[in-house]
Amino acid sequence: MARPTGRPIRNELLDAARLLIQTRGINGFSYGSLAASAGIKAPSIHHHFPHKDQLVAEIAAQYRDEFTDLVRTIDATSAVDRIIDYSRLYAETARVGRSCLCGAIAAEWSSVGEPVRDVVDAFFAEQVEWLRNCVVDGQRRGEIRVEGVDPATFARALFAHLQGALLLARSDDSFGGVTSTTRELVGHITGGD
Amino acid sequence: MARPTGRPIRNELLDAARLLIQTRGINGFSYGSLAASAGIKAPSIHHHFPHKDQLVAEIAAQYRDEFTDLVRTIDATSAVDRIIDYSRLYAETARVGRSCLCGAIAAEWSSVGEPVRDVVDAFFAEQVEWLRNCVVDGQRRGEIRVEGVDPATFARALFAHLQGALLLARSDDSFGGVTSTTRELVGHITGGD
DNA sequence: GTCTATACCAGGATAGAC
DNA sequence: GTCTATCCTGGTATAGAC
Repeated sequence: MARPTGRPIRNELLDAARLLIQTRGINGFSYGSLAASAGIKAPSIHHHFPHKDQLVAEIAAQYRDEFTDLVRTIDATSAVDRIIDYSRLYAETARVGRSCLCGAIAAEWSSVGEPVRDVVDAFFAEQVEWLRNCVVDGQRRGEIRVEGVDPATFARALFAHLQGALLLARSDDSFGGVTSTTRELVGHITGGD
Repeated sequence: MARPTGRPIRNELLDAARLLIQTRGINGFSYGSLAASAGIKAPSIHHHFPHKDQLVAEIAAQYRDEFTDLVRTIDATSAVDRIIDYSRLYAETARVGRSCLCGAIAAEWSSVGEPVRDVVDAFFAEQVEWLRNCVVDGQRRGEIRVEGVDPATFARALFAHLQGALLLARSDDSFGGVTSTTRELVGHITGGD
């Protein structure tokens, strides 16, 4: 593949490697395959990223930052709408045939080192916490029932559901309906007590 | 590792390989690692399973059969109780530090051949269908609301949630609470219309 | 910053002795 | 049915020329 000019090759490599991990998994991508996508020879990659695990750690950190920025753009007033908008981020990921980068890493947990694991752990915790805050806010606003709804547990269930949906979308295209299943789950906790 | 006598080495290999896949992933296990767990040399495995993909296909088929048998033992009268009991199968899997075999394969979809994919596809479809039947039955029995609950969508959401929970359990032990999140989701669709 | 050449190891697979 | 020896391939990594 030809290499577009004007853009640091380092960023090019980070993006190409991320795509490979999100489509083939941690062990399914190699310096060889990355070299092929980036239009460079495999040993040249070592000049930018001496060790594979450093490359993966940097990709994970960048993914976490960029996803956080994406989530920050969600500005609906309604808490329920914010949750639906959040699910759209996953629907879009599934639509373009990618998995969640951190989900992919979690699936091959034993293949990564501590630095990578720490980033993924933090990412998961942040996402669940963001969802929990949505639920709490929805309860405060009267959109979501207070009785019978535990914000922390429901947030974990929602997040697990999104991760699972992305996992299943790999084998079943029809699972792209992440937003519809999210609506199904959230629809049942709305309304007054 | 020493090899217990009296049991066909073939079954021994199938079990050891399944454990390896469920803990290290498809690409994380090799004939070498399997040989080490089974107390045999790597080339000897080829006598029982000439090609790795055949071995994986057989493991997947066996897993599907055994899981189906397990699900068949769920005999609670209440549909909600059956769903909770079903979630316990996943909770137990997480507890012993394993992932769902088919979930692990889905995560490394590009690393397996068509025969394996067909088995995993069938497994997922069967499980979602089983859950859907539970929801429909619950509605018929008056346990689960009819209005606003789409059995197919809710079943897919439930199943995705279970798969996601198992995925997340790999990085976060506290995610073992698969049953509590299942209760949280199912609790909101119960009661009359 | 990228290349060629190369070292080294691991994985899957086969041949043939025992 | 299991072993040793061996082949081939691919993956990570380094050295050193350009």
